[in-house]
Amino acid sequence: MDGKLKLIMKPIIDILNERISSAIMSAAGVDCPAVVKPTGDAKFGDYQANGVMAAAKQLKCNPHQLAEKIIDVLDVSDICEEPEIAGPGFINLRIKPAFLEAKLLEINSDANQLGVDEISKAEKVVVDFSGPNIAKQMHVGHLRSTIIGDCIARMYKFLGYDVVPQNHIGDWGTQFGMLCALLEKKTEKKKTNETKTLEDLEAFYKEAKSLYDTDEEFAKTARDAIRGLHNGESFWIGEWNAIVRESQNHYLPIYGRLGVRLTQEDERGESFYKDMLAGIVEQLKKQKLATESEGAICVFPEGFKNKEGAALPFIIQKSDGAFLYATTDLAAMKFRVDELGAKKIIYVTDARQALHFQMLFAVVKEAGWVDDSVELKHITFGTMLGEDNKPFKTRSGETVKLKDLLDEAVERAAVVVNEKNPELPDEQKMQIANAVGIGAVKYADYSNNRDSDYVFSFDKMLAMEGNTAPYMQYAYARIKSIERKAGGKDVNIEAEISNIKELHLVEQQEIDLAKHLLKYSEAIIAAAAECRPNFLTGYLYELAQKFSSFYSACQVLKADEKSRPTRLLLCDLTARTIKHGLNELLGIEVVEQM
RNA sequence: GCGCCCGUAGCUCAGCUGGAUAGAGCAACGGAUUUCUAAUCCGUAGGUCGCAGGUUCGAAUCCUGCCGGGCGUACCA
Repeated sequence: MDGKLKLIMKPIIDILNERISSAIMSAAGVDCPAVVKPTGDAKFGDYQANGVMAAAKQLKCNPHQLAEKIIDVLDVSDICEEPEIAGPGFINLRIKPAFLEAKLLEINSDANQLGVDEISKAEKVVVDFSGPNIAKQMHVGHLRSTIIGDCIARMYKFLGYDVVPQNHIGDWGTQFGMLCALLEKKTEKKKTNETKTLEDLEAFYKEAKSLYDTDEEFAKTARDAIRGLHNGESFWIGEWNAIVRESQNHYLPIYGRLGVRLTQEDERGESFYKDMLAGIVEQLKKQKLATESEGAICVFPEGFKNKEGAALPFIIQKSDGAFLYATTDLAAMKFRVDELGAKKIIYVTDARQALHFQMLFAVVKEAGWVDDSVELKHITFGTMLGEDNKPFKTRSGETVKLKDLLDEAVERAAVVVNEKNPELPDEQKMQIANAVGIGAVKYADYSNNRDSDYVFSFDKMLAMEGNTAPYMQYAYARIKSIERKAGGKDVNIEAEISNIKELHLVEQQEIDLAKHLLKYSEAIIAAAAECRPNFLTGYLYELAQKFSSFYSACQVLKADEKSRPTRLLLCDLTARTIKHGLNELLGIEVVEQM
């Protein structure tokens, strides 16, 4: 790829920003960003530069007159019509049809990237997400971290980063001590060799938890057990292995169903760091950062206060000698920076852990383990609520198992497929129900601002109207249907598209769709920068809407010879973009028919 | 007490480093199918952006205070 092509592959908004910013510089002599944004209203054109008013303020001059001076030195004639000044000093820009057409052809010539440039090469990004607990089924509480993290990993990868997903499994914490203590009690310390199903383990877990909370002696046994495990001297290490294996057999298939790309190779659970933990504590002691307080070993990072206003501890070793999640997180951080060479580490966990991560980040910086060249990000998200606006639970108050949730979504989708398309073969109906059901669950999550809590509702997400997965899958299926019908109408789509020399964008719906197709890169870059999948779903929804308007206004196969290749190309690029966004970035299946 | 998040149309939510008349979807109402899938499209109606100040040419957006909700705040993760 040569330099020229690279330049033009840049998002249009970036090109305009650069051009206008430098025009402001040369016309006014101030370094003031152009602040180019898409216009709120089509009557103002496609993009507007808002920065002139700010520049005029700096210079204490009339913004309108300044805008005129800027336009005089501004050359965007290859992209836009003559810029217009409006209001107090907006510069309004309208994309030239010729540019639109050229750009569309260019995207077509590089269909894998869909007009999106790789912005960075090989910078290593660790994305820490999912992190289910061993010995428990995944429940709805794991859904958000798992799929949001997966989407972030996919977006960064597509943009050219060297992404290392990490699944920080909860396989070494206090809950394990409880399980061991219960095994000890039940078997009188005899190894059993029985394989335990996950259901057994869950029942065990429940029993252990309630004993732990009520029986002080049991709690002590549990703490001893986890300390033993942490010191590598536990009788139960074999049992521990079996429990981990059984749990993997459960959650790896769930990842498969969810279309989440985490594999066993991405797994570095808490136990992976077990040999580092004592050293972590020692080192922080040596650095005089860790001190004993109330029997526990703590670091007191700057600026954190507890209820009484005293320094807030980051506890790295409990008074009973066991390590805890702060210790493993420190070890993981060191490993990621020193061994993996991470330049950016993104932690995807719910918002309740915000304080923990703030303190973690503060500690590693104070210790000098991580310098400013490494970016640490905690990406938070809100809670999934039930329709009663309380944390999502079953009617009997149990946590909802992820498997059950997915099953129900697929079943409900299957009912609709049967209504709409009874004539399809069963196997295909199942496949569609699967794609629609799982897709609806994921999409509903992605399309919400991750900061807010959101109300989970099968009825809403499977309504198949509005901003939902099925709406977009449907748009895709319609395009595929056109392609299938083309043969019967003697239309050779491939030939028509590959022979296109110039486009004829005439109808408003064609132009709107074309313009939106060019904005894919802007959407992905914004979504990745902020780790906000809802920016991407917003883009895709708008694309599907614009396609649907186009579809009902413009005939494709029966279009005249002048229009048809252009329309076929619009269909093709729309389908590819929807497929790419849904499939490659959100991990949601598309279907050929629905 | 302190800290973080949230408060936008009847409901569920967008609103990108402050920008022009605050946008979608659902629900409501009215239209569109001899035409490539109507799981669709077109239109109507609906808002003191929690409240009060402040900064600004301009505030849903930034600052301060208050109200309401959620979460966190020493040995769970």
